[in-house]
Amino acid sequence: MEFADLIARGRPRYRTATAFVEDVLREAILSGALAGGTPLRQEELAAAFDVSRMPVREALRQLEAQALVDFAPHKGAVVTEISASDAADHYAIRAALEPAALRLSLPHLTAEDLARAEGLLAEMDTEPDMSRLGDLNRRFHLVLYARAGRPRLIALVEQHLAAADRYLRFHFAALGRDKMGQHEHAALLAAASAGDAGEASRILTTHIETAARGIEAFFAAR
Amino acid sequence: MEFADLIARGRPRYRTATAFVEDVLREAILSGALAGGTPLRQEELAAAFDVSRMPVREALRQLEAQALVDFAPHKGAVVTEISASDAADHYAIRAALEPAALRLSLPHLTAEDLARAEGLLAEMDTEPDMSRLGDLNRRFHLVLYARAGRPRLIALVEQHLAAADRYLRFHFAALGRDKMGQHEHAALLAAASAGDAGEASRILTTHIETAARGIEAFFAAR
DNA sequence: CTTAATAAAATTGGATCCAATCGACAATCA
DNA sequence: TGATTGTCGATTGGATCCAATTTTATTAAG
Repeated sequence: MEFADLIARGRPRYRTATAFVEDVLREAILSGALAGGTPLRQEELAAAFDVSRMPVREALRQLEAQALVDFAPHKGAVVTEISASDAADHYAIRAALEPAALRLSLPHLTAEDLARAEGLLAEMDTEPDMSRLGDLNRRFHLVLYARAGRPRLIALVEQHLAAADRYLRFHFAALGRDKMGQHEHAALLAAASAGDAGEASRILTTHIETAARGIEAFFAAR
Repeated sequence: MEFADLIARGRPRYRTATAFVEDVLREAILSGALAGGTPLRQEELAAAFDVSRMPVREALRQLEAQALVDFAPHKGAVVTEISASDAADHYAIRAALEPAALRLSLPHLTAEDLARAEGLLAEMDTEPDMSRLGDLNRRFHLVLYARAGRPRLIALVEQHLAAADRYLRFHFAALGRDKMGQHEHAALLAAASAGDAGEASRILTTHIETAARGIEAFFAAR
């Protein structure tokens, strides 16, 4: 368990132990530190987090509802497996939700929003660490959607953007670092700045479908 | 608490008490038996379900992840409020997800699927009970999406269809019983039977947006 | 009479303990 | 030899108990 060091450090920031355990576990799963199929023994986790089994159980329940772990009665929790079809599932959801969020948000984007998005794009060009790159990518997308004024929709998008991060490494391997959609990101930002919702939405759809196809190709190859 | 009678009856069907509590609470919230804003005291629920507080807590955690209750540390759980903006949020998600699911599913629909959908439509014409009507409506929609081959997408659609049921009574009040989209349902089914994905998707989008506007109008009026 | 401080009650968060269930391995029988 | 059954260990599900926090009631001061 190599995330043991993360544990002691972040501890006092949280109000409740359950929230602490939940956040660390989610991050570990989404980043790939906990691979798909890993069984999550309650007692083991409780010892690692230095809490009792109860906050672990509640955290696992919430992660189950977020489709990050599979629960079987009296069998326990297992990190959900990643697969080509699971990736296709997540990307189909993204392809449906994100253009909708963008269309709602775009008319209300401010100059500061666009500047922030541009800044994030620039950071992405020089960021070597993949996990941080995934974070920057998420934030870039979310900045563009944030003005949609639909908190549930945004929360869903955020959740599936994070889930897509589990496949980022495959995306990398399939398409290579520089091909990772920076052109599309720039074009998307340009269309958004011009206020062209139709064009922006088209680019975004293509962007997501391209990523999905890259991951599919990777799985097909191996 | 008028769902106390539901409790003892369904008890032995469930493998775990947590699943039992979770399902009954979700049904109660979605059907409106538990109104928005209702505080959910753990001990009270535990007594009503005749279990300890722990399965109640785990169930509430999962309902929180499903956005059916709001949790505040040391304050407890409250049934999430319904509102015009919340309805708009849910319907924006539906409008994004369901046409996508339909397009994926439509080419794989079988004659039996379409017959089942038609049967559900016929049942809806004569069903007086609103809660059953909501159930029939959900099943009609889901039959059309079920062949999409994207379990996560379908699960999301199912969740938000159920959430929309919380607003069904408003939809009723605003548009009246017969105007509740049976024309659109029939047209949707016809387009699906003809294999016309574009037309079916257009009708579905209109259908959802019409419902959303009806609910919005209801909230605006009162 | 209002407001601030404080003490008591109610409620949730967390820990420990016990019971129920599942998996593996061994023993028995066909 | 193979299948079935039974027992034991491991692990989770559930109950009870204690601690921490919030809220409410009370009291005192302005």
